[in-house]
Formats: sequence, structure tokens, C-alpha cells
Amino acid sequence: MIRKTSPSEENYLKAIFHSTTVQNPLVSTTVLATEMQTKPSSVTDMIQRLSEKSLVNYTKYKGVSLSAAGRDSALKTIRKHRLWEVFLVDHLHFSWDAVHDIAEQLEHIHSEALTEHLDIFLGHPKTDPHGDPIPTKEGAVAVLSKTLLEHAPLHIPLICMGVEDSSAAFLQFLDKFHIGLGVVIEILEKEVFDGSLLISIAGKQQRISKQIAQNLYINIKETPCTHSK
Amino acid sequence: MIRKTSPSEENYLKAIFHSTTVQNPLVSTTVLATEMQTKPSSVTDMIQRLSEKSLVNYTKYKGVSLSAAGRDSALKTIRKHRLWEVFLVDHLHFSWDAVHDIAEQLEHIHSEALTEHLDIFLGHPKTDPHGDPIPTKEGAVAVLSKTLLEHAPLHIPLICMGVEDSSAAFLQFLDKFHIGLGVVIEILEKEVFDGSLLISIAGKQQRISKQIAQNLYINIKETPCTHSK
DNA sequence: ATAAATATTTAGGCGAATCTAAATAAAGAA
DNA sequence: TTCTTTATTTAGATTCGCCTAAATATTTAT
Repeated sequence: MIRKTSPSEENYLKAIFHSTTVQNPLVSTTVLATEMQTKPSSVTDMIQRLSEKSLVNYTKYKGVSLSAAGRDSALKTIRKHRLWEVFLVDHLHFSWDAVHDIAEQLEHIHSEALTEHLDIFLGHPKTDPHGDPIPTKEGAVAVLSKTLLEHAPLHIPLICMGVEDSSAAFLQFLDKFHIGLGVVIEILEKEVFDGSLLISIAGKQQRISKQIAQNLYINIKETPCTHSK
Repeated sequence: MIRKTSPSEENYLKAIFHSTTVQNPLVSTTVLATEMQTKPSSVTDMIQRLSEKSLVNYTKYKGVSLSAAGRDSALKTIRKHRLWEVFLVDHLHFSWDAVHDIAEQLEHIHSEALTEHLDIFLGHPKTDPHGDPIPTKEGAVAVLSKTLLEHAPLHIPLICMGVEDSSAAFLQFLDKFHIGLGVVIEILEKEVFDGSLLISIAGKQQRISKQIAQNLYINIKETPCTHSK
């Protein structure tokens, strides 16, 4: 009998997906253990089970990567996670820093019909409230052109497209500066000394640190964005 | 360290709630085992754990009932279940016979904020798509005046208020007769021989079996259902 | 009242997912 | 290269939720 993936397995697959996408094509036990807030031995245990189910490619002492089936499963989970985040922000009016923990639970609901009805209800959104692309039903992920604010040109209207760090702390920090997805900003000045930027948002001038500029993605203004909150 | 209730525990508490509300104030292991599609020994096992957590009152060989805390937990779960059902039917356009299994999963999401935001989004519904009352945040359940169609008077407009049996089979069967919540019907004739009824729905006459009449709740039309306690 | 039937609990085991502690492999330094 | 440090795996234990089989309590029938 074909057993459905458990929430725990799905979380591991997601973590492997993220680690192998952002960085190395092979992720180590320790890195995964840190990511999952657990012990390396637990990771080894789970990875061996996932390997037996052919969801990952695993070589002892070398590292792990996703198989086609594992990648598929991870993308399904990520699709659900991001769709739910859109629902939570756009319809239940949660702030973008509050949705992650709830979506972490909702992403494990097993019902293809639910996911697709939700997608229709939301109007087939392309990105979640943090600007991350929503994988399609078929498992395709759009590669968004991501430019860090740090590397953006001066004196040109820029549109905020996403965040690198989507921790609640950072998102709440952005809220203080009235920076959100779709917000138009313009760099007026770059400070060589500390990398800080003088920017204008909605006519007002503000100085933001290098750290913010390193965690915020922008595009040259052209297309409007949803999720304006 | 206060542990959150697990999905399994929540399902047991729900089952105990239903059994002790509908029938005896004390429910037996066997009845519960049937309800939960499991073995009596597993039920004993779980009940003992719930008893240690003071969620149920348990006397060996006698039966089990909910403690105040257990009842509270059960009502929270039922509230979530029914709110999600409203969402699934009213907003995601699922049919009323398709929502139960999905709501069974959604009801275990732990987030008070989510439940309350959902309640607001839905406009504080009083009943779910099957006519069952939605417990309040505080744990109050409205007692709806429930009259079976079987016992309803003739030649008076009746409004369909709920179902006794909410299995997919029965609900789909009702759909065939175009019977749904809020639909107005009138009994034209009662057949003594087999208990079947000749009714009119939206001007059309139909004959329905005794079994349907025994599983459908109605109210006299002019009296709108008051959800006050 | 006693025996038979039935309901319930106990005992012992299993798989999933976790942990700690010990063993072993790989990598880095002298 | 050989030793030491670090990373990784294995071994053994734990909890949860379930199972089967056996023991025991309760109920029913004779």
C-alpha cells in the first residue's frame, strides 16, 4: 500500500529543497539538523527512511539531495504553504509577519481538491505575500528576477518585490519603515562609509541600513504588484 | 510544560462529546471503539491517558465522560470544524457532502487567531452547511429547535434546517431531490402504509421515503430560527 | 445462584519519530 | 603521514498511538 507522506517527512523534504536550491546541490546532516531544529542523528534516521521510499538520493557521509519524486512532494508542500499565506494576508487580513507559523500547519492538509479550489478562489496568485513564487500544480517554479536593493541603480523608481529574510523580526522592521511588497521606492544617495541608503518612500525621505538593503529585492518599476498591505 | 492536545486526542474528545450529548451521559469503550473505527483496547489506552490529563472522567468498567476542560477542548475543535465547513461551501464552492473529510483535517490546526479571523471573514455564521450550530469562542452551543420532517404538520410551509445523518450518501441523495438548507417545502400528504410523504418543493410535487423524513430537520417557516440559548 | 456470554482491561509488541551516548569515518593540522 | 578534531552514523531508550491475545470483570440466561 502507498503511504502518504507524514508532516515530518514533508518538512524534511522542504528543508532539503531549500538547502539544495539556495546552496550546494548536496546538503549535510548537520546543516539539515540546524535547519530542522533537531539532532544530526534524528536527521540521519529520517533520511534513511526517505531514501528507502526513494524520495531522496543519499550517500552515507556525503550528503543528501531530492529525487524527482521528493522534489515533486516538496513543491506540492511549498505550493500549499504559499497559497495559504496569500489567503491569510489577502482575505483574513493577517500581517505578513504573522502568517508563517499558521501556513506551516496548513501546508500539511492532504486534499488536492482543496488546494485547487483555494487557488481558484485566490485568483491564481503568482507570488506569496513575501514575494516568493508559488509553484504551479504541475511543479513548475517561476524564477523571479531578483535584484537586491543593495545593487539597485540610483534615481530610478524601484518596486519592492520580495525579501531574502522573511523572519517576523525583519518583516516587522520593514513595516516600521512602511516598506511592503509593491511599495515604490527610490534611492537618493548611497553612503560609502557604512553602506546605508537614503531613500524616498511615498514622498518621504528615510535612511535605511545596509542590512535592510541586503535583504530586500526590488525591480525597476513597470508592473504593479498585488498584496499591497 | 503544558502539552497541546494531539489530533488523535482531539478526535477522541469529539467522539466522547457526541456520544454523551446525544445519548447516555456515560459512554462505553465499545461504543467509542465503533465510533472511532478502532479496537476497545486502544480506546482504553487513550482514555487512561486523557484521564491522567484530567480531560475526561473515567471509571473502570463503567464508562467515560468529559471533564470541563475536555468539553472545552471538544467544543473548540467542533467550532473549528464547522467554521471551516462554512468556508469550504460558501467560498470554495464545495458541495455539502464533500466538506467533512477536509474539515476533519483543518479542525486540528492550532491557532486561536486563525479561528477568530476566519469567523470574522465568514461573518460569524451561526450554523454549518448541514444546519449544525457553531459553538461560540466561549464554548456556548445553541440548542436549535429540531423537528423531524416525519413529525411536521401538513399543509404548512416548512423550512429545511438541518440533517440528522450527514453522510455523503444521504446528502447526495437529498441533492437529487433538490433539498438543501433553507429550502421551503410543504407536506401535502402522509402515506400511512409506508410512512412516505408527498411534498412540494418550489412548486413541484415529489414523493419521499420515510427514511428521508426521519433524517431531515425542519422549522415552521414564519418562525425564524433563533440561535439564542 | 451459577454458568455462559459479553464487555473491558491488562500485557506485550510494533512502527514512527524523537533523544542521548557511543562508535566510526572524514577532514584538518603538526 | 599520523594524530586530533569534527562530522556522521549506529545503538539503545522513550513516547505515542495502535495492534493481538490473554486475563478479568460484568451481565445475562438457565
